[in-house]
Amino acid sequence: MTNPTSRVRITDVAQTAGVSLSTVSRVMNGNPTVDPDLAERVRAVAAELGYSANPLARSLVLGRTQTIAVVIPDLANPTFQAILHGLSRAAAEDGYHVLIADSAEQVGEEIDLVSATRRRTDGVVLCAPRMPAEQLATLLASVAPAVVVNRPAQDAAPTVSADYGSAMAELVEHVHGLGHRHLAYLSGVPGSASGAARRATLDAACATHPDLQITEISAGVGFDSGARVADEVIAAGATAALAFNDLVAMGLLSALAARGIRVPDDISVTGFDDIPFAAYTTPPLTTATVPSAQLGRDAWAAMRALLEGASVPESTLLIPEITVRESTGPSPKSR
Amino acid sequence: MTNPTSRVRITDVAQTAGVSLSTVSRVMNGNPTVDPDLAERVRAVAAELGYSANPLARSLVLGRTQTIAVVIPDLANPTFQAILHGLSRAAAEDGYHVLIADSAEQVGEEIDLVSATRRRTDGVVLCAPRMPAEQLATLLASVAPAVVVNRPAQDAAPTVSADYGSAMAELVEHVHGLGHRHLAYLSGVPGSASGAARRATLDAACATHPDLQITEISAGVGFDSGARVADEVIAAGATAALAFNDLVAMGLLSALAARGIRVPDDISVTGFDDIPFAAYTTPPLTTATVPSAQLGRDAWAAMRALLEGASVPESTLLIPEITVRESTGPSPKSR
DNA sequence: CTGTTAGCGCGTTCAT
DNA sequence: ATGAACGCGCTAACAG
Repeated sequence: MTNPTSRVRITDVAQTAGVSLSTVSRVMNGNPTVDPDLAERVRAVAAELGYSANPLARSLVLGRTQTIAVVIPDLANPTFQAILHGLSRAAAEDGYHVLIADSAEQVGEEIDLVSATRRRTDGVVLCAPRMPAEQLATLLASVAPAVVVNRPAQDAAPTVSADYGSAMAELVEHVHGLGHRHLAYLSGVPGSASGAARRATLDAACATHPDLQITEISAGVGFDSGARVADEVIAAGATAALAFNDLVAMGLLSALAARGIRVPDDISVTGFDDIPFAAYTTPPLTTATVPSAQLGRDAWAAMRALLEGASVPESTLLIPEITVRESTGPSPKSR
Repeated sequence: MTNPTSRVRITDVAQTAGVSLSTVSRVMNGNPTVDPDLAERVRAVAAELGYSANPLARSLVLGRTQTIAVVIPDLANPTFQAILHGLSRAAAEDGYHVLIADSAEQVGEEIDLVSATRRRTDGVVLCAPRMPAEQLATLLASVAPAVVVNRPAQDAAPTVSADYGSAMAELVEHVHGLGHRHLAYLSGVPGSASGAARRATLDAACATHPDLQITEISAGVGFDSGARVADEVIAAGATAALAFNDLVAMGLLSALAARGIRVPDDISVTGFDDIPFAAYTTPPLTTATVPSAQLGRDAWAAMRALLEGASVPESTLLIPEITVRESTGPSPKSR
């Protein structure tokens, strides 16, 4: 019946109401320069016919779609899921729709993807941790308005980030305070912005604590990579392992358990992000609590300001706190 | 420079190429009735100017947007995340975009949400486990083409589902085979389609196995609900608990551990869905492996058939297999 | 084979 | 306060 393909148009309303289509348009858009009685009649007809303006035609003439694009590298990653979740709900509350684009970690095709989605939307929120900085800068200029999540954008766009460096520093202080002097750092994928922040923090920590030794082990960002490097971690002789994120930590935890190595008695393990499952590992994971959903909401707030506001919003930086659970304990060597 | 708001239009290309705009249109759309040399010249100009057709204008005239809407109840739920993930990538491979709408479990507003998103897209994939069946039927008629996930739709739309009933039956057989005779079923939210399937299976199992007793405990769909009913599960005296999904099982596992109750020695626990974390709980969770990403891919395949194909696609039913891990073991009473 | 014309459905001047 | 006419950018039917 009310098939969306054969929907009632503004002219139908105009005809059955006996007015011109511009009057209907005015009424539907709340233009006050319409006789109240007439307006009421038009509204009645519109309601009866179940009319509402075609968003596509509206978008074309108004130049805005009430939709934004969100580009993320991997929809299977809990952190990006949380960002998307927070963003999506916040945007919906303001009457905006969300077009989602999963770049599938294809850094090379990210630019085209962003440009393509941008053309069907009013702006784009970009999570592209591994895109080279120069490419990012030129891309941002061409797709403005844009908001960048979790990486610097040197004024090319407002930024919404969590401070991965400071949280990493707290994690290091935490295990250092527990007597650990030899740490293993399970790095993520090369080239990521938050990875660089962690790395810088680690270097700074070594400078601050001359007694600290850090062995970097190249891992990845998923369960498997954490499990895969377990033997390397053991061989390194570190008493604490700092994983790139919670997934890597969980993989490591699992592999250590399989080898009969006790956590935290034999080795301490930390994660990063505090995904919902981090509290349910064995032992529960000590990690940095990154407020990802809030990051999403903030990203929307910035985008909204760009879209509807006059001024460019401030970039925001959320400071994650660390959540100490049971995967970290005193160093076995200090006892 | 190449700002998306001041983009090059088809008329620009036509002018600088010295041809009419319809020729440009033909070339861009691969219409073969154009002189090859002319076509080449137009392509060159288009490339030089960085032209590509405005998708909005195209959508308006063609009546299709190359975009579909996906409506899900909760973007924070791993199962829906997996469906969205599979669907999104599959659609992208076919050049389609995905508009995502999180209904935030607001069953009442689902209808308007679906209708609204449908108008900006070519079709909608609907995950609405709790919408009343009559509402669903009329809604589907009004928003066709539509594909429904994980619930029957009585020919109002093609359906893509996992067989929650058969998987639940296997789970019951599994624990029954382990000697369990008194089970606790932690039901999810009332009114869900897959919940009804589980419930029906349980009734059937009781008929098949007269020695089987099942206590239904009203829980929910998240961690907290599993933890919340732990005492109820214990008080019921069941030797095995079948949780509505993995999240509920994980919450239960956690609460049982806190009470010093051993799994599976004192009580066996099963989940449902086999989310990525189910393999990392303590003990690893016995569960029904629902291929959610595949469900998403199938949903796209059905939608694509609806959009581009001539015939209405068959509804599909995936049969989940159960994955036995370590959260289930022999009944303590049978030893 | 190419150009001219007419819409797609709507918002918005510009007259009245 | 209202209606007629124009244009958003593009595709398609119609001439030539």
